[in-house]
Amino acid sequence: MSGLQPVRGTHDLLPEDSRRHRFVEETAFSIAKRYGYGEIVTPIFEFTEVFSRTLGETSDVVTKEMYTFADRSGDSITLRPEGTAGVARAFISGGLTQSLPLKVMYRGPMFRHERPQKGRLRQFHQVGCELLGVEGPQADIEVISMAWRILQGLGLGDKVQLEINSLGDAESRAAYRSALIAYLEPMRMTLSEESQARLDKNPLRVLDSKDEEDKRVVAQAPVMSDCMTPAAKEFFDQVTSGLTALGIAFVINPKLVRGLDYYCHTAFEFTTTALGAQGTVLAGGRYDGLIGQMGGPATPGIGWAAGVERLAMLIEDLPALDRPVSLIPMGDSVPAVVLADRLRAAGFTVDLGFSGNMKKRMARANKANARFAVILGEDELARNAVSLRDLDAGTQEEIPLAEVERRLGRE
RNA sequence: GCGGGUGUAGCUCAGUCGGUUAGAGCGCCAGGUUGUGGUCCUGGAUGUCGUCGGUUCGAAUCCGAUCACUCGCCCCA
Repeated sequence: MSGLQPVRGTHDLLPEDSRRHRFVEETAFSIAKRYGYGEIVTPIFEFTEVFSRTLGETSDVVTKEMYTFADRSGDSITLRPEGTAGVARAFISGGLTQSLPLKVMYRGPMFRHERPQKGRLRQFHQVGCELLGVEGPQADIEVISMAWRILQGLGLGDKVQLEINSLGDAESRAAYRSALIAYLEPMRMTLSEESQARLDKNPLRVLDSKDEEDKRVVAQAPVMSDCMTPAAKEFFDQVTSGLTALGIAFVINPKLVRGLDYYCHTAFEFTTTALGAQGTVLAGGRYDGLIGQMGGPATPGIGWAAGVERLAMLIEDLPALDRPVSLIPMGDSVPAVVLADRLRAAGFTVDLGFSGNMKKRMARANKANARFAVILGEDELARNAVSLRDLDAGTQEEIPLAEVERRLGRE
């Protein structure tokens, strides 16, 4: 409500932050390109039902986290809380069903009305990928290994851990669900309040409760693998042995689950301990039921999404900025403007301040981390020359004006 | 949405029992050097003490509300 403040949970990305975000996104995209993924850009808002139908009317995201409003024509519009639903909608409505397998990457802002915390904002950014139309476990392996390569490319290889689990196929899932309910129901009263609610709404969620008493109860609970069909087991084995063959370390976490019904088989998360409770940095899974559920032709799919803010916070060393050439005009500024233009056209990064005496401009050059300063003094210009100062070495010499590019390029 | 913590200069923070002119370091600006930075020396400027209200002779300090941030829960990237 109040005046000149950003809306709660939103943030400006100043150039320094923006550079970190850019690095995350560009690293992800350039690596994904090698796997054959192209970018898809879907709208930042959709009709509300795109999300309510895919995420389920009862999920937390839908019931309490969506930014939903009526537009001027009265349609219910929602700012996207995640990326998959929009891609799936585009797949169906855009006639992409003819071009399988489809490999796409996306990036951009997502919106959830939650209590902000470090690494959790109301407007946040994700990069993600979706691979549609591949039934076999090779797809799972490719998508996970691509995520791993991207995290390595970001220099986070030893800061994250891969956890993986199988949710089985529909048959396994149904069997497991009833086994779990059969186990938990008699102990209902010993569970925490939250878990009692989960037991009704989403029994699998009881598994990853953080309540100590719940953990004790859950420790003895049946596990998914007991209920998996041979086919589902085989699928998971192929995924894990593929990862092993690629040398990707992982931990099987039988308590790793997904809330929504269309998820099946592989579920995975890359986590870190460096971000407190917001430890999940990249998460994904297989969703063979989604496209069909949305009204499209039954199409298998798998994908993941990564939180750009969370990744950006983990990165220590950004690639260095180009070191500029600083131009320092003494009297008339026009020769410097002309030389700056010439150098920029030739591809150099040029720093040219708008005011200040020489001392100030030298200090500015130093702060900009310039390697060279080109001093355009009246005396030198009269001779058609400039002074070239090497700011690292502290040496300086006079060179012909026409040779500036050549001298700078040579270093 | 629920529970805890914090809010003082651009940044990191100090500020005693409520007491008169609110401090430090870093950064910033100026000078030492009329055309020479990074080191050094000297000087300078910072501020609705988050906001609104209350208690009091007097509030950065105590109380209430509110906003923001932060930690945890729920959930998730």
